[in-house]
Amino acid sequence: MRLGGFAAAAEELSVTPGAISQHIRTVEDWAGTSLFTRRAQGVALTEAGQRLRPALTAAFDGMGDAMRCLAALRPDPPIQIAALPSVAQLWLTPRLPALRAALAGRRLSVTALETPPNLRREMFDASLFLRTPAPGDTVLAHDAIAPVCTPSLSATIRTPADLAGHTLLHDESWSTDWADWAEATGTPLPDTMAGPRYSLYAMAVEEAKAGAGILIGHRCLVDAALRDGTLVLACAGGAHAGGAHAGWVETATALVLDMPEAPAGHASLLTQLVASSG
Amino acid sequence: MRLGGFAAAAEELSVTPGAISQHIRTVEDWAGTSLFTRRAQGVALTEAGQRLRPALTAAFDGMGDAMRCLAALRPDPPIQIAALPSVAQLWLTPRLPALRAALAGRRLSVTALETPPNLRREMFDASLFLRTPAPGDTVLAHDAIAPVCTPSLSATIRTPADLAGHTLLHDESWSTDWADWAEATGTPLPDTMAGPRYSLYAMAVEEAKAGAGILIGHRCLVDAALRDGTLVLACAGGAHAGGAHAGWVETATALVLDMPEAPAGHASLLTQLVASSG
DNA sequence: TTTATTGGTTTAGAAAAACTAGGCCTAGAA
DNA sequence: TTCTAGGCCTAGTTTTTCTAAACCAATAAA
Repeated sequence: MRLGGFAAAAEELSVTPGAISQHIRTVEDWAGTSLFTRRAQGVALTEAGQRLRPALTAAFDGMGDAMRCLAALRPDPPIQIAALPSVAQLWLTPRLPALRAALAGRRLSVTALETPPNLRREMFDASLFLRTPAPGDTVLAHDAIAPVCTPSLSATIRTPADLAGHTLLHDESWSTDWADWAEATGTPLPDTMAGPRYSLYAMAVEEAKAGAGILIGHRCLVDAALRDGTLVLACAGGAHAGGAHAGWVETATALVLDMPEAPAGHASLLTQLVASSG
Repeated sequence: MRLGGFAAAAEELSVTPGAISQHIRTVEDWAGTSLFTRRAQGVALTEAGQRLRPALTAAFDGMGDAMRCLAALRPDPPIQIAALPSVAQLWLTPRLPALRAALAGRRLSVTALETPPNLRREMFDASLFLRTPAPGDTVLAHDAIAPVCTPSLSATIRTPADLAGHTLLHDESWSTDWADWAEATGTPLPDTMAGPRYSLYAMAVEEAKAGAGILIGHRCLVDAALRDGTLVLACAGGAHAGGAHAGWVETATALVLDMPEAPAGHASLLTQLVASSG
């Protein structure tokens, strides 16, 4: 009901669509009504399904709360953080010592996840993801993109157009970044899709540091590398020079911190994360 | 947690105590805390268990509500009534035609249960049980007991003391009835435990109608038999004569109607039951 | 004291439930 | 047309759950 399809539900629960199908059928048989109308490319809720949804959501959320409550009972419960793999490695890792110190010996566990977990259902105390923020969300950093590379490679680039001759590094999940940046800055980039692709952004960053090419940098993720000088803006002195942030193109996404509202929320964690994000 | 012991929980769920024990152990292992302290004659909640209880109760109640909501979605949902076997047979049966008529074709299902179900968890629309009423309960009839038998047998009884010479019929679950009545009326009854015992009160009533002996009658259950004359008060003309209700001894229990508060409650059913109980 | 009785635990094995594989079907997209 | 996404179905396997039966401790009864 929540995910809008059996395939998506199967994915979330790590089972096959067939398993979901069988369960739904069992429930429908028990109820004596169909809850979903099967259409060729997906399912839709029947009227009965729509009526059932609130009660079912409440019940499952209640179970999630109870489980969280139960998990909180263990002696010295670890603080569990879910984060996008790239965020975990590039943003969180450098801030971990400070966070760990502030948490006074509490065990910390970081889980890398491709998609944000449902905090009402999964046992996380916080999640850190790059997404378009909604009103009320805790935004730790707004996202912006710009080409970055080693200082020596940067020296060979005078104007943004010079980028065209270099190897462009890509991340699989942000495949439109180069095109987005090129369009926003009006840079003529003939083949924005050429160059090696990496499924882990942190790997692409390592390659850029090794001088393998120009990476489209996400500000909050290459932050540390820029500060220690291993990476610099590729066209810092070019057409877009002017300020410290020349060349950065703001995106609609941001690094957002989510925390469950229910039992055992570690409100202090939020404070510490925000503090250490400066 | 609710029932105060694994054996009771096993009974309610129709499984063996071992199954309960294993589940609790699994949960405790997952949580890393013990929820119950095992004592020789039962279990007690640990502090952790007491803290968990509200969340868990809310979660299971929520699931119950969702299931009730789901059951209510079926086309023409049957009205399900739970009742003590004796109440079902002796009180409800004679009122069923009237009730059925009032319910305008809705299917009706009656389930006999030894113990009242948890209406928040089980799929019943109403339950009818003999128990001590709590404030706010819907009492359909107050209970009272008195010896009853066939008219011909009654003719041989002048004083309550005459009962001593007759066969006394007993119900297994109300084994103290005779002693209670004897004590309340000051009747000398040497051996209140002698005589045949029946596990179904309705069976004892049939035996009494057949003239097999004197039964301790519960007013709301032998009502129908008294009205059609197949049974009469055993010592109507004796020491306790005086009014229509001579010989009846009030008990602490009453016929109580319970209905779930949650979704799909058939408020009309209550009205009909109360109306037909007159 | 000895002997039930109550209530929980443990184990291996049996029973039941859930899941997967893989073929099938339909409707919309390329 | 052919391809793809999303569900359905069936048989068979895997996983989970439950039972049976022996065991143990503490209280109650003889």
